Amino acid sequence: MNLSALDLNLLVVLEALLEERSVTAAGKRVGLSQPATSNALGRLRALLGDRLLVRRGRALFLTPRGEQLRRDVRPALDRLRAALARRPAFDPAALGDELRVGMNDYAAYVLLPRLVRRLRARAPRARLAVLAFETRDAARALDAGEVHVGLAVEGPGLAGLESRPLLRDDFALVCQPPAPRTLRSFLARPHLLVSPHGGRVGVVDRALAAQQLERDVHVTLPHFLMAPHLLSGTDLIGVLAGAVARDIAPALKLVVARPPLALPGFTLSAVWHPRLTDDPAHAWLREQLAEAAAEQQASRPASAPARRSRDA
DNA sequence: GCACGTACGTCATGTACTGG
DNA sequence: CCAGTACATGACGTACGTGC
Repeated sequence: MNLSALDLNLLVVLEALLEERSVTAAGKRVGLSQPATSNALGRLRALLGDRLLVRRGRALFLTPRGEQLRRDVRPALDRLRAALARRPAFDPAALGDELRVGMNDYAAYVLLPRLVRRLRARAPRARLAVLAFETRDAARALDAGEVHVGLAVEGPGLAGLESRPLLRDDFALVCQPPAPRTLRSFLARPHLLVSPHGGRVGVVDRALAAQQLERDVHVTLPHFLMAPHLLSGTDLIGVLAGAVARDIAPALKLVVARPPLALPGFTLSAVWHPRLTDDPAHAWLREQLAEAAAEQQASRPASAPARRSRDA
């Protein structure tokens, strides 16, 4: 039969009717008045094409179909009740799923080592899959379930998704010494821009445009971690995410300085599909990300450049 | 956002039956 | 025969989905 024609509540009434063999008693049991129960019985009779309960004198008797349903409906409803009631306590140690986390190389650099350590220690059976992820494609990847949680900087493309801020970072100027100290000398140099899609407009270009200025971008690339290596041994200047600049540049004999113009910092957030918000495993994974990010923020060197330049 | 139809509830009452 | 009990039915109200 077509289940869409059936109101599940009707089955609950049916169960009570078949066990109580009384419309009044069945109604009391399921919280309906006698007429409502009688009406439900009428609908069941029409739906199943059988009278189910037949009155003789004062008592109601089950028809053969009623007897058969009495045997079958109760166990079926009990299974349904158990399925709906089941909400086992979440135990990360027992988590054997694959956790798919999307991120770019910057997010991987600042968060992944700590995240992996936490997962190995707390959920040793879980498998982690790190996937390429970008804000522009976030909604599609999350809708499709390709990625369970993504790391992204706030921006268009995240509408309708849930998010939780993880960490803040700033921008630092990186180049071969000496670093330009004025905006004029900054603009005189050729620039490198990290741009996921090859566009030539980034945070620096927007800040310059506000002052009717522009810079000369000679190289764009999509990888944050590769950028310092390209600056090494060239006259190029890069304005890079602070965490990457401060960690990698010194080993390459590059200088890290405050950019000579005011730049807003940025927030890296965890983003996910709202259908996963209440999932215990997903909530736990988000918590691990948040705690890994908190550790990262706490470990930031005190000598980090200020978020705003001296010119601001 | 509103009008309309449908489903389903309650209340009041009808009907069938039993037992004193 | 009549009071009591139990199910069925009609009138009406409300919630909700649907189409404009």
